[in-house]
Amino acid sequence: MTTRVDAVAGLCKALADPTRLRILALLAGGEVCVCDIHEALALTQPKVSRHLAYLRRAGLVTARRDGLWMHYRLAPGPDPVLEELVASVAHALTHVAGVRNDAARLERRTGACCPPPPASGTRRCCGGGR
Amino acid sequence: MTTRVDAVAGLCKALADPTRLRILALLAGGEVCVCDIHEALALTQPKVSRHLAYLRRAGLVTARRDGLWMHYRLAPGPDPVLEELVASVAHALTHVAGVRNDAARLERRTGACCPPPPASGTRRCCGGGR
DNA sequence: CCTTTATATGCGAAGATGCATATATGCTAG
DNA sequence: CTAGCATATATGCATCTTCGCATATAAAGG
Repeated sequence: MTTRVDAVAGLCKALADPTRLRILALLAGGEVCVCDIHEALALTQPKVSRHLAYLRRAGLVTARRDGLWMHYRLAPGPDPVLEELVASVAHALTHVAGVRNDAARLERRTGACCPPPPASGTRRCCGGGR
Repeated sequence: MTTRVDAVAGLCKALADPTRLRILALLAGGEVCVCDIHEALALTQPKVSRHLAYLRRAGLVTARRDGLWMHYRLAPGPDPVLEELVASVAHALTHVAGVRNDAARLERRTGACCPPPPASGTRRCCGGGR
């Protein structure tokens, strides 16, 4: 209940960038390493790294080092309200064509280890919707 | 399905400001005129006007002129995905103490014409939560 | 120790945006 | 017609963000 308006605004700010949203959508499927993000999104490595650093500072993701690779995953929300919000955004992104392509490219690389099957089209997710 | 990542990012950007979030939360209760927003949020009028203009440009709200007063309300989403997202944010804001105070001040001014009764505290909204 | 691969960061420039002023427009009243 | 108020818009300043390039750190292996 100590959620503050500024916190919500700050979260939105962190989400207010296409690159970060695409990264977030990828991470919603589970832990992913930087190189895979870099490849799946077809972005330069420094760009990806930079946005990951931003998300880390914002407390949205956490990093885990595994030898050469750095794996990122969504951080457990410090605040249920904010966590719920992130989940909503992540869900909304599953409806975005570009993001699905990203996910598909990731699966092709990692061998579809983490994300659930696509189930072409007929996702009955957001209830009645509209 | 033509939702684009940029559109989502743009929406987040529009929401990435405490003032706009507070306005949004107020408008979630129904149509409100500028002067009431200005009073309820205890903000200078130009500031409110500017942010309303921002929200209008972003397509989040629509304006209706009624003599002297300008009434703003949430715009029907051009995109169900984005609309759902806005609803999620608006809902999250109901958990924020400061926003509740804003709403209370608005009710005191308008005589609680639009928003539903407060039902002190025990809103069973987001399921289990936490 | 040196090389390779992966990741992170400094730096400078360009662009966008927020805020707070000040100015213009439209309406109402006397 | 003029005065006064409320709303909306334009300007200036400061800040922030992003991006590309190059470079620095970290780890693994020969």
